[in-house]
Amino acid sequence: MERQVRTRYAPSPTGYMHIGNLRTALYEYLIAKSQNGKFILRIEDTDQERLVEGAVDVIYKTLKLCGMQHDEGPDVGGPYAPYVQSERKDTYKPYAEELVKKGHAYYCFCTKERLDALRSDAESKNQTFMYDRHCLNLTPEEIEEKLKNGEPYVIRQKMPREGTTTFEDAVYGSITVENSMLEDQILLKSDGLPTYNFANVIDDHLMAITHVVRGSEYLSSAPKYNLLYEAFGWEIPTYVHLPLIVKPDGSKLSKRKGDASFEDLINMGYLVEAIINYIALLGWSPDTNQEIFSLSELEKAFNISRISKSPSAFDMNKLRWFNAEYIRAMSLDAFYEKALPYLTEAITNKTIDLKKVCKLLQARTEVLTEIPSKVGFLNELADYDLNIYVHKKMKTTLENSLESLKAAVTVLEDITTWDEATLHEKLLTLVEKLGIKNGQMLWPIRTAITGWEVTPGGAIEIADLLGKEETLRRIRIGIDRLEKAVAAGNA
RNA sequence: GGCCCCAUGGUCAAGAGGUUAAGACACGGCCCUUUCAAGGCUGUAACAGGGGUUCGAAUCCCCUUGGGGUCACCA
Repeated sequence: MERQVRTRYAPSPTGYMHIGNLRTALYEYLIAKSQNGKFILRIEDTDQERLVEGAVDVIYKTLKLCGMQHDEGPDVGGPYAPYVQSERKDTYKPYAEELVKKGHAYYCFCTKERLDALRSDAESKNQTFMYDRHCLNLTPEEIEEKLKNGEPYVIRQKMPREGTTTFEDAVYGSITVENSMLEDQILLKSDGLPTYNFANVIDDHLMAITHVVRGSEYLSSAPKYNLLYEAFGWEIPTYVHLPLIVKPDGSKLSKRKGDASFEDLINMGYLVEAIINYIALLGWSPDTNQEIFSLSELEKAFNISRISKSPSAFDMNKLRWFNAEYIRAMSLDAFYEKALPYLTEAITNKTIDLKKVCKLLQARTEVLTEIPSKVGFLNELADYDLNIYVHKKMKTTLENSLESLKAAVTVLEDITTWDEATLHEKLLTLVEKLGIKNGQMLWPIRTAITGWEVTPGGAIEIADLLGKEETLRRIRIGIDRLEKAVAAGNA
């Protein structure tokens, strides 16, 4: 029987979920779910100096929001608990000591100062620094002595000096490096906690992780991990290294440079589903031309073999398109619910039917945050440039706009049932009677009642929204202003 | 700089020896139309360069160039 697929998302709690991280989580989730496997959350907090308050909550919240529920983790428990590395601190040291006994690791008492000196020395000579294995030459007695004296120490992995190490990656294939390039990396820090490089191997093994998924920035350290598995005699997991997500200019996404985090995107008005859909396609492609995927569709379609190797640029423009697609695909009620917070903030005119506004807005909204800028005219009629009335394509001028508005008023005044259907019928009948083009009537009306050159919705929808009284009031203002302008123009 | 990885339009990408080199975003045009959108149709645009291998190369190999990653008691 095949081993059950188990992937783990192992973030360090920095309080910031950047897009690359989120995509890694997504792919781990998809790899597991596409094969009926388990998705595990493990918190890698072995760096005590970088702990951030509340950061773990950000991780829980994001996974939940995205619908990527983990099967095991600190909050939900599981057979391999605990799932927080700082709570597992005692499990690592014995493994490190086992490696020392087997001759794959050794104690190192070098001070930070000595290391720094070595490093800057190498730097000044323009050489690459690599630990000089100073402590490898210590005799067992010396080591015993130092340990007894309580001297601080770390445990280093002893790399082979000759030969090469090869490992297989599910997306990058076979990769070989010279062992002489491998540094004797630290496995156990002087504070007794493991480094990521060590903890990660131990935990992945203990937690029976079958697919180790991570960004390609770990590609060059993978041989070291491989050596560790071999030293322990453990089964090597399937490595799945993911291509980086970069900025349009090709550089790496970073918090420091203010690149948008998942949370930022949400605040910018992007929908969770659209973000997930978009990043799923950054580095992976389905074997069909389908572009719109729900999470559960992704779970079915995802396949490791279709992950690409080259880095992909995060394109806001395309995300925007996905977002617009998701917005348009929503039911009116669903859109209303999403839009409501933006609407209530932007529309102070309480007589406006927000549901109707949504109907106009839905196809015209790409991101939620742009809603307020589209509806201001509903609150009040601002002063506007009369030249808006003059529209070549609509064949309107100040004069015929004035005519149309005057004619419209007489018709509108008589309407008792103020709704779109009635407005449509009466106004178009009037157009026919006057023998003019639709635009010559409707453009001036829309202009008069909005004062804007561009609005969501046309004359009829907006008149309906504003109500009879306000519509007539605004039209009369238009008539008044146009009369003065025309008179002045003729004088 | 050493080592590793990558290379198809501006961007995401399909392609795994023989294709008119898909599709999507963006951009342009046309249609629809009471503005703007949405929708429909349509156009511009790519195999980084050079050598091989082969009857035949975007696909395989090598070199060059370009880009990226990594070289911590960080993950």
